Amino acid sequence: MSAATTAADLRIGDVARLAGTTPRTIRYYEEIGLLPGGAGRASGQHRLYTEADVERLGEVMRLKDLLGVSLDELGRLVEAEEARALLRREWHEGDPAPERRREILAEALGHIDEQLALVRRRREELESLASELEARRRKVRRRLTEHGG
Amino acid sequence: MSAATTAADLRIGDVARLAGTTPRTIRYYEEIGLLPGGAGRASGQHRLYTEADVERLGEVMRLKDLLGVSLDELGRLVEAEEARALLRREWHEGDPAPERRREILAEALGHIDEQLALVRRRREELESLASELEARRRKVRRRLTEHGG
DNA sequence: TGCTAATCTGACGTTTGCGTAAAGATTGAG
DNA sequence: CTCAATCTTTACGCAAACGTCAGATTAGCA
Repeated sequence: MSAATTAADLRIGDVARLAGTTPRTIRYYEEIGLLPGGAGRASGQHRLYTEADVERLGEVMRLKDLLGVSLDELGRLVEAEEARALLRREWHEGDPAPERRREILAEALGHIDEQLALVRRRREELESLASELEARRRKVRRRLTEHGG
Repeated sequence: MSAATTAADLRIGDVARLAGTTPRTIRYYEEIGLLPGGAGRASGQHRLYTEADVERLGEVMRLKDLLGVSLDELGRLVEAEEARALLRREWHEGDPAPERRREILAEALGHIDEQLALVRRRREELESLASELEARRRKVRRRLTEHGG
């Protein structure tokens, strides 16, 4: 195991650049509990991240942008990620009881469904807005070609 | 002309209720130039609106919500409405020159295209997000039924 | 070991988008 | 004309989401 894709070899500046944001934002998200604060870390130590953290941050930013929710609401929405991370950890350190697995998976499923509902509603609203705009566009174009020719 | 759909018979409270917002918001939008400030009106006089104003406010709020843009950007985006209102006014008070009509219509078309581009991009981003979430949902469900089943 | 760049914590500053309160004016009904 | 409801302007308040600055600390490297 040398080419580690899960190695903790990124620092906050790297993560910020990769995700297209700033260190301050990452610390802020950690502060409000939106991102996990690198469990074992003495005060003053540098924060260390993995590429999985970069992806997670990306997802968070994507959801924030596309759904337009507050960071507070977003916190509850992305608990699905927590569940997945939790699952992987427990899986890694000895096998979890089957009931436990079911529990975690079911929770993740619930959160995913919540996200899906929001995403689908937004998509539909955007679709109807798009068709209304297209109709208006046609009307204007007709008036342009008919009259102004 | 009695059943007027274009009569200026609404006050700020009515507009707010109809559009699902507050008087304060309407005044604020007017203050920052996002909504036109009822042209001829002495300081202290009550603001008067038409149903067209209600619809315009609705559009503004819709775009703000669905596109997630700042009120500043939104201001530039909805100049199309200005153009349409301008056109109707000039049309109403004597006929505008054909060149003038073309000019106004062309401007409106440009703004509509701008809005459409933004709306379509967002819709596509939401579509891909939706399919990613659906894929993840299927994966989780499979693991639930296979193992814990 | 010493240097330099990056990071840490803490705290205050900024912008956006309104909410809210005060004091007086306007409207429309009766 | 009176009165209640609504509106007017002015101004301060506030939460969210970071930006920014300072001073100390840490990490990596020669």
